[in-house]
Amino acid sequence: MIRVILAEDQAMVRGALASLLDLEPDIEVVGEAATGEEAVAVVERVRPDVALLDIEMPGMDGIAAAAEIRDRVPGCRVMILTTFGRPGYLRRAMEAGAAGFLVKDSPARDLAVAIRRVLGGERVIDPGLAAAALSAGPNPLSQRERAVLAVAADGATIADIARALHLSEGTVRNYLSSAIQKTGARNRIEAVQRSRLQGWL
Amino acid sequence: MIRVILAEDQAMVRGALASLLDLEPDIEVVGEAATGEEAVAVVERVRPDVALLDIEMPGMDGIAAAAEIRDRVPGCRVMILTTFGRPGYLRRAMEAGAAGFLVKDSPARDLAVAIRRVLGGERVIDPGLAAAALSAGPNPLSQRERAVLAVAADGATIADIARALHLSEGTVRNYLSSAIQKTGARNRIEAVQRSRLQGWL
DNA sequence: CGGGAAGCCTGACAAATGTCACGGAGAAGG
DNA sequence: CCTTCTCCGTGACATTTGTCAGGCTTCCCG
Repeated sequence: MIRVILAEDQAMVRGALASLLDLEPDIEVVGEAATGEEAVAVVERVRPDVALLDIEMPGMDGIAAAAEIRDRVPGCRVMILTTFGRPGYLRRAMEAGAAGFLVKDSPARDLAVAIRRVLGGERVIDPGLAAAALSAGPNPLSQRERAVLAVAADGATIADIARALHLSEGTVRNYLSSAIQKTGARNRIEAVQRSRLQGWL
Repeated sequence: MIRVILAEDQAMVRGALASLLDLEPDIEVVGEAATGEEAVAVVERVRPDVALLDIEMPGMDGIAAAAEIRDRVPGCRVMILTTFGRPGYLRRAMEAGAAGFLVKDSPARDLAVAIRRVLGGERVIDPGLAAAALSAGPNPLSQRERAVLAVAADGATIADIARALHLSEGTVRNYLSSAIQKTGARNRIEAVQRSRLQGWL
């Protein structure tokens, strides 16, 4: 029996995935979580074979949870199951020690297959996505640029960002400007968009 | 037997929901669709008792599909199942003739219950959401303001918007400005954010 | 040790954005 | 008919944003 835990913030999707997996004769869902923190706690308690993590969760996200689980419970394989197949996500997931990376666009039947292969020691990654991640290259944004862009993303003015990050306004502008250059955008909105699309944010 | 069709663009979620519903002894999934257009076509062909529609789908969205289905196949009850419990979505869904409105945050077991109640003639709506929709009031943005804001949302400059909508730049500014006022925002980014949050966009 | 890179700042400038006051056309409604 | 509303446009204006060219530290790496 393959023992799996499921982390996903949308209760209905989580329940549906559980019922999907329970159909498989060799797979058993032994725990569920709605946040990254919960996922780590559940994994430590039930010691599953595989942890299936969504990325977009409130609080600690799935990638951070993956890293945490790898450190604390090395015997547990981590798979990421996410809505968005963004190159940066895949890259970060791999760095966090994930053994699999699936997008929710792929057919439902693939999930069980992927779990079995991961348990067999393989790394399972959407091939098209892997190519995109390689061709896109690494995240060009520095930490500061990312931080500034992240705050700008929800409508903050330069002054707001400066206050939030304890920087001078001029500095914020410079970071924003260089982020705009690096993403090839024409203004901050496009820069935010493109960064999100690449999974850099 | 309650005959249901499922429209949802993420194949894995769609498959999982199908397996969830198939667990119920009195419910049968008789069709699936990945877009609004497909959903309408499938409903016309298989004539289900209930159509369960996601809102966020490529092409025609779930709300537009709901309106279409109500016109073409009046006997079919329409339920919306969406990620985002935005007041404006609920309002529009009701106007499109939906009999139910569920968010994916609610527990998986609620789904089957809601389907049975809708089939019994009830209207099933998340009570908290209904209150929010009422207190939020109707969409204050005019058609033009919405259109301008929608184009601005993905990083377009004033000139871009003017070109896209065949308006003069000054006009675009005015609409954008009034949209900013009406949403109580401080710039277009905040205006876009708030409008999205309310489901006005 | 001497780059080079990142972080932080300044000041100055052009361009884009947001606001305001105003006018005309057409549709809706008293 | 007159009023009011939305839509579309103008022009002028203040503010914000984006760019550029510096300068100052610190830390890392060859």
